[in-house]
Amino acid sequence: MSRQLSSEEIDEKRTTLIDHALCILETEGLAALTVRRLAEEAGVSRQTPYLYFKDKAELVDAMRIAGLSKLTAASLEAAAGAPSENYVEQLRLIGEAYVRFGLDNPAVYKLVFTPIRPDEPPSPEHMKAIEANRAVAEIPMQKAAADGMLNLPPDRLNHVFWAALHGLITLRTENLIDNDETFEQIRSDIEFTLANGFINKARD
Amino acid sequence: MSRQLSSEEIDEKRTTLIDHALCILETEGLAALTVRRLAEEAGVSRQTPYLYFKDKAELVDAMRIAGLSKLTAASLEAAAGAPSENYVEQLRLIGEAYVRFGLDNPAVYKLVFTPIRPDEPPSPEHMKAIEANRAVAEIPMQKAAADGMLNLPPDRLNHVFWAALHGLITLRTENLIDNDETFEQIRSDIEFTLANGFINKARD
DNA sequence: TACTATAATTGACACCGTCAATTGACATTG
DNA sequence: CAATGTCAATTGACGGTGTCAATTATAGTA
Repeated sequence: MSRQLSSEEIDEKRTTLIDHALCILETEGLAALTVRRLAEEAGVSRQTPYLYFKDKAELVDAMRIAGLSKLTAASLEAAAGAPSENYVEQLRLIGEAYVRFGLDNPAVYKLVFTPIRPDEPPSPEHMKAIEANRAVAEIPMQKAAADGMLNLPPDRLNHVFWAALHGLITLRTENLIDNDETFEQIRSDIEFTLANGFINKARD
Repeated sequence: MSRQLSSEEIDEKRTTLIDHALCILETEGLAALTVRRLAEEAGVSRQTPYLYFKDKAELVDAMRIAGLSKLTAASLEAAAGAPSENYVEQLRLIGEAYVRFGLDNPAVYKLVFTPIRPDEPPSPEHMKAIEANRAVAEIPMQKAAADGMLNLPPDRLNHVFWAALHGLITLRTENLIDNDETFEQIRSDIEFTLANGFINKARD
């Protein structure tokens, strides 16, 4: 290990570090995610992570993108559970997978949707990863729109869908919605709202 | 100042510290909110805040409760802008004030709805302050329900309302919704959803 | 005026992110 | 094969953080 590392090797070391970091984050919380702790977990020395990430901020941003790609993969897999003609069921499955991911990985979910500073925009890669995630639901939405089933343009409905589910997950994982029962109630109420308010033919 | 301070004096010093802390938080961000920085801002010495809060965590929790009471006050004031018979307009005004507060005080808004650790529940006072805030909208909701205007129990509709607006504000202040135009669109779409999906007579 | 209770400050420590200097292991070259 | 050079990796050092413990300052009382 003295000559220059190949970019594959670098990528591999980066993803190893990212995975360890995500693990620490989810099991011990954000406060425990320190560069020194990560180094220890990965069995390297204090400063080694700085060879692969210029900052802690850059590390965390890479974690966001990795987390998002996991979320997107989960949604895609869920969508594959229904034929593409049945876009209503696909949407339901996507929403279900989205919520499940948020509840199962609360710390990662939170990180993924919390850029560094509120006033400055997220990194371009981060934004791109978010749009890729939203695109998963947009495809069946567009099919629904093409069939004349929506009262709104598909991207707008998708945004409403997203905002409602995001708010729901956030409030639940922060324990601001007290118990699982009311959570499930709100969840089904949101589904009901979208179906009744927007998807015309679903009312028949 | 040598004999024991009265509880009024203690309260006053506490609120002074809290106000300075909220100011630092909103103008310079969470990272700048350090105990030493707060002490400097308040013109006292390093350790003085610890005379009035056992922890930084306790200080921050007090900030949450103070922030929530400002939010609740803003919503109440907004609701007073319409007669109590006109609960539909009251709800609109409350939602508007809620969103405005979130956009105008993003850091405080975020803090207020972000308890310490996701797995453990928020402090009882914090939870009580949140319920007090939600109660503002529940009163007109209950009137609407009493008039048979709702398709759902008022508290359930209120939770959906809350989740949707919370998600919207969160995504916007994190700059995950790109511009003000799409933000306003989603906002009005949410209003539209609730009106069309749940409030029967609003469709006439 | 001397004493005492307590508000307020200062000293010290472990931990943090990170810059800079050092060490160590390999590939090349004479 | 030994010397050299290049980079990966480690260790040293610094300022900043939260916070415990010891100290100082101040005001009411005897």
